[in-house]
Amino acid sequence: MAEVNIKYLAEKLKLSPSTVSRALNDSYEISQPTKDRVIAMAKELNYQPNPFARSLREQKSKTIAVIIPERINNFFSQVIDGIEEITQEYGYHLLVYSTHENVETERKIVSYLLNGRVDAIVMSVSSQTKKIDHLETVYSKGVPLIFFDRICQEIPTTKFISNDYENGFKATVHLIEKGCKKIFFLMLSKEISIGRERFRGYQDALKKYGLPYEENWIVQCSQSEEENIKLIARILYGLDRPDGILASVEKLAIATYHAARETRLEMPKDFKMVSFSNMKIAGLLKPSLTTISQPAFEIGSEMAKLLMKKLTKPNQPAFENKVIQMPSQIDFRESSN
Amino acid sequence: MAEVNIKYLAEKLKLSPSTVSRALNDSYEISQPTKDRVIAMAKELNYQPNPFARSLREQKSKTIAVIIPERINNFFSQVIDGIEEITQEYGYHLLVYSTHENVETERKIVSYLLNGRVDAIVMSVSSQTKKIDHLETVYSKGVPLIFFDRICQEIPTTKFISNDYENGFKATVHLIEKGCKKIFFLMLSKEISIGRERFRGYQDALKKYGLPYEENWIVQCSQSEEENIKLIARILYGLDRPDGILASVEKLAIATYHAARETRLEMPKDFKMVSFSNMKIAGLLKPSLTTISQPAFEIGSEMAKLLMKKLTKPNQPAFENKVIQMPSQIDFRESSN
DNA sequence: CTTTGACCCGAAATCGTTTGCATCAAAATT
DNA sequence: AATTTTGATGCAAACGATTTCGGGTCAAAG
Repeated sequence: MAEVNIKYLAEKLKLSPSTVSRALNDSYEISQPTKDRVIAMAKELNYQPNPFARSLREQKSKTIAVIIPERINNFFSQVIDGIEEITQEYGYHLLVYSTHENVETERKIVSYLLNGRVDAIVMSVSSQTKKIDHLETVYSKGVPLIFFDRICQEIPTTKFISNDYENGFKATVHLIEKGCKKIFFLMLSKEISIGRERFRGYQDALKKYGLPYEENWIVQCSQSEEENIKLIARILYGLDRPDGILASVEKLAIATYHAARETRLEMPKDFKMVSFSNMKIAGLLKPSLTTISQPAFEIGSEMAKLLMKKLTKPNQPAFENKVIQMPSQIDFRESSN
Repeated sequence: MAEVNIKYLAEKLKLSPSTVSRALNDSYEISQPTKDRVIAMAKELNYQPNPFARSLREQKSKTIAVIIPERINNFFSQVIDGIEEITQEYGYHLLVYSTHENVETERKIVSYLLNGRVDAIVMSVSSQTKKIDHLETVYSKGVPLIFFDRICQEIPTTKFISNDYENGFKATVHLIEKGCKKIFFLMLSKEISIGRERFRGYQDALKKYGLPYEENWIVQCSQSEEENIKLIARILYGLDRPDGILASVEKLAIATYHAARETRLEMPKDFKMVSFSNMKIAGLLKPSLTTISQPAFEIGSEMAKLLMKKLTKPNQPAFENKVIQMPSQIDFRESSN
C-alpha cells in the first residue's frame, strides 16, 4: 500500500518534514511559493494525513460517540441525521452504538470510550438504567457529555428533551375532552426520566379534571413485543378495560394496534389512543394514529451545534447543568377522535 | 486528566515499558509473577490503552465504516444491527455515515476513509451513483470493501443482496394472477443495480404471461417525497392509469398511499400494489401492504462474519468477486388482494 | 558597520504503543 | 570448569504527525 506520508513528501520536495507539515497547515512561517509547491505535490501524490498520528499528537479524535437504546426507531434515526448535518461540516466522525435497552451493554460501550477514542458523547440512556456510576465515570473523566430524550438528571450537564410534561398533559386533556373516563398509561420502565415527565403530565391532567386513576392503570411493559401485545390484549379483554390509552413510546402504540386486532376492538369506537411517536406514516395506519412527535432532527442539530462550539473553539466552559426543552407537535388523527 | 499510560505503570512497578506492554499482551517472554503484578496494577489504576497509539503502531483501527443512503429506513437500521451484533464481540467499532442519496456526499465520505481510519468499508451506494471512480479508488487502495443491497457490480468484491430478480418476478406474477393487466413499476433511479434486478424480474414475468408494457409504465421517481406524490397522483389521475403497481423501494409505496388518498382511489379495489419494504408495520396500514422484505439483520451479520474472518485471522485472501443472495420473504396482504 | 527584525527553514522532541535486539543471570550441558 | 542454553527483562527504534527551539539570511534602520 506504500502510504505517502509527510516524510516521503519532504524527500520528494527536498524539504524537511516540519516544513511540509507547516506548509500544509498554512503556517505563517512558510513562504507562499513553498506552500504552493508543497500543496501541489500533496495533491499530486494524493497525500492523506494519518488520523491516528494526528490524534495521538493532538490528543483529540474528531470523533463523537452517539449511544442510543435502539436503532429501529425513527426518532433516533432523525436525531442522528440532525447531529450529522452539523458535525459533517466540521469534519467530525460519528461512532454509533446501540445498547438494545440493555444496561450491561451500555456499561460496556461506555467503558470503551474512556480512553480518548471520542471527543464527546451524546446519549439517550437505556430504559433499564438505574445505577449510573458508569455515567458518573464518564463525567468525572471530563469527557463532554450530552443527554437527550432519555436523560440522566443526576449528571450535571446539558440535556435536551421536548416539553414532555406539557404534552403528556395536553394529550390526556385531549382524551378527556373526547369523553374518555378510564385512561391508561403505557410505559416502558419507571427508570426512564422521560417517562416520568410524560407521566406527571398525565397525572396532573386527570387531577385537574377530577378524574380518578388506579395503580393498575399504569402499565409497565417489557422489551418483548410479543409479551407487550399479550399484556395489553389481556387488559383490553378485562372488565375494567380502558376507554383511552396514552402510550409513552411508539412501540407500545404499535403493540396496542396488534392487541386491538386480537381482541377485535376498534379504535376510536371502543377506545381511543394517543402516542408519543415520530413515525412518519402515522397518518396511514388503520386507524390513523394521533401522535405527539418530537423535533428530532432539531434536537440532534442543536446538540451538535453546542458540541462543535465546545470542541472547536478555545477556552470553552463545561456544559451547563440545564435541561433544554424543544417543542413537540401534536397531530390529531382518527385514533383519538 | 493525567492519563495513566504504560510509562507510568512501568515507573510504579519499577519495570520497563516494554515489559509492561508484553505482560499486558500476555507475551510468553514474561514470567507469570510479573504478569500478575502488572495486571493487578493496571486494574488498580484503571489503565486504558490509548487506541491511537496502538492504531498508529499496528496500522489498524478496529473500526469499520458503514455507508448507507439514508438512515430513516428500517432496512438499513436492521442491517446495521446485524453488523453490530457480530463486530461488537470482536471489539470493533462502527462509524456510520449517511449519504442522503447524494453522490457528492458519498465521494466526500469515501475520501475521508482512505487514510487508514477504518479497516474495512461496508456500503450501499446512493441511487445517483453513476461514476464509480471513487469506489475504484477504495478498492485499489486495498481497503476491504463489501457492498450490499445497492451494489456496484463493477468492483470485483463480495456483494450481498437478496434474490431480487426472483422476487420481482414473483411479485409481478402475483399481481397478474390477481387480475392486473397494467402493472406499473416505480423506481428511484436507473443507476441502482438493485433496481435493475427487480426490474428484470418484473419484465420477465410480464413477458411470460404475454402482457405488454410501455415505456411510460416505468416510473422514475426522485428524492423528493412531495414530487413523488405529485408524480404518482398524476399517473393515477390519468386515463392510462395502472391497475397494479410494483414499488421497488419502500418510500415509493408510501408516496403511493398518499397519492391514492389524494386521488380518492382505493387499494385494492382501484389498483393493487406490492412493494419491496422492510417496514415492520406494513400489516397495520390502511390497507395493509403486501411486502417483499429482505433478511436485513442476517445480511448484516453475514457481512460482519466475513469481515471479522478477514480482519482477525492471518493470511486471509481478498474477498471473492461474487454475489451472495439471501432469500427474501413475501407477505401477502390487503393491498394486493 | 552593527543592530534589529522579518522571513524561511531544519533538527529533534513528543504523543503512547509495540517489538527487534541486546543484556545478564541462572541453569543446563559438554 | 568452561561453555552453551534458557528465561526474564531492558533499551531503543519505530509508527506519522505537530511543535518547540534555534539557526541562518537578507534588508532596512540606527
